[in-house]
Amino acid sequence: MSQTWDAALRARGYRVTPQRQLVLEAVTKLDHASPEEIFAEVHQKATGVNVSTIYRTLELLEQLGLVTHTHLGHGAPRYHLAAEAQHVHLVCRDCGRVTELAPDAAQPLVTALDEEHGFETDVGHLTVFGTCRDCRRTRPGPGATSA
Amino acid sequence: MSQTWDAALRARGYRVTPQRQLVLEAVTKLDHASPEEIFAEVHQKATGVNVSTIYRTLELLEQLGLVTHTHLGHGAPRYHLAAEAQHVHLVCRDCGRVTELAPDAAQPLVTALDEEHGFETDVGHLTVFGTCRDCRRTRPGPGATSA
DNA sequence: TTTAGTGCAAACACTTTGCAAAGTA
DNA sequence: TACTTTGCAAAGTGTTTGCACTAAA
Repeated sequence: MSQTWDAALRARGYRVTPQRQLVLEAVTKLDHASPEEIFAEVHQKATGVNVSTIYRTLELLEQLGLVTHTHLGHGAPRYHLAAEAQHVHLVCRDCGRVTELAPDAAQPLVTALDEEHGFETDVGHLTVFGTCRDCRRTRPGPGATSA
Repeated sequence: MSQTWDAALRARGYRVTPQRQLVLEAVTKLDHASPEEIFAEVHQKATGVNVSTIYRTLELLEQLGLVTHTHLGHGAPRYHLAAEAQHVHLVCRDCGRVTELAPDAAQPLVTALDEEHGFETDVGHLTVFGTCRDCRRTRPGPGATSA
């Protein structure tokens, strides 16, 4: 589980470049980071690298199945290693905290959607918005009390 | 359930304008449309209306609790009437089709997240990505067959 | 050497802003 | 009339593209 990535590139005729390595490292280190964050990280180690390279590389790495992305709300997509276990994201609307959950948390939903709608859920991209435990304590929350 | 919206505006000191009515009508008619689609719809009926007005109006209507938005993947946010029953979105990665489901489809998930993580799910914003029945038929799908 | 990858700058899509003119109350 | 809302045009984000140069194989 060390440098298989460069084999993955070469195997498909792509070249191994420092930029690609840096991007992959940044994705690994940051975990669900946005392209901009990845850029910042890479830029720190190699000032010359351009944003467009970040985007192009992310696209390539995703295509190769090395990384994936999810959408955590408004902003930019978030990238993480595909090798990492799939996980469900819990995003708190109040504090913005992102929690990762084992995919089986969604199992009942997945099963229900499959059986009732023939829909095959992509669990790795499942993001649930709401209010986390801490924020619910702090303020009653929109779901508990209504008008 | 007819023109309560104009009362909602006036009650808060906002003015009732044709633009606002048109935007609300477009949101109602189109259902989970992007700002651009709403713009197109409004523009058809009143050529003079500007995009910026669409954005400003959507923001206002959302703030007033008349409409809400969700993110259905990459693109622009999607707006729909808040008055409409909450629903879960199923988005097919292949054909892009969006299916609306009654929120109780997610009930087991909601309960599990609440009990196990103290997380209060915002069901109305829940979007599930995956492959729909038709597309699964057409092509094996990434979940069924692997390498 | 050959061909793929990169930096750069310009182009893009989407959204926001300032301001003067127009419209609601 | 007084003050909100709009249209317009320009400025901002975040992302993509064309092209000549650089570098991997």
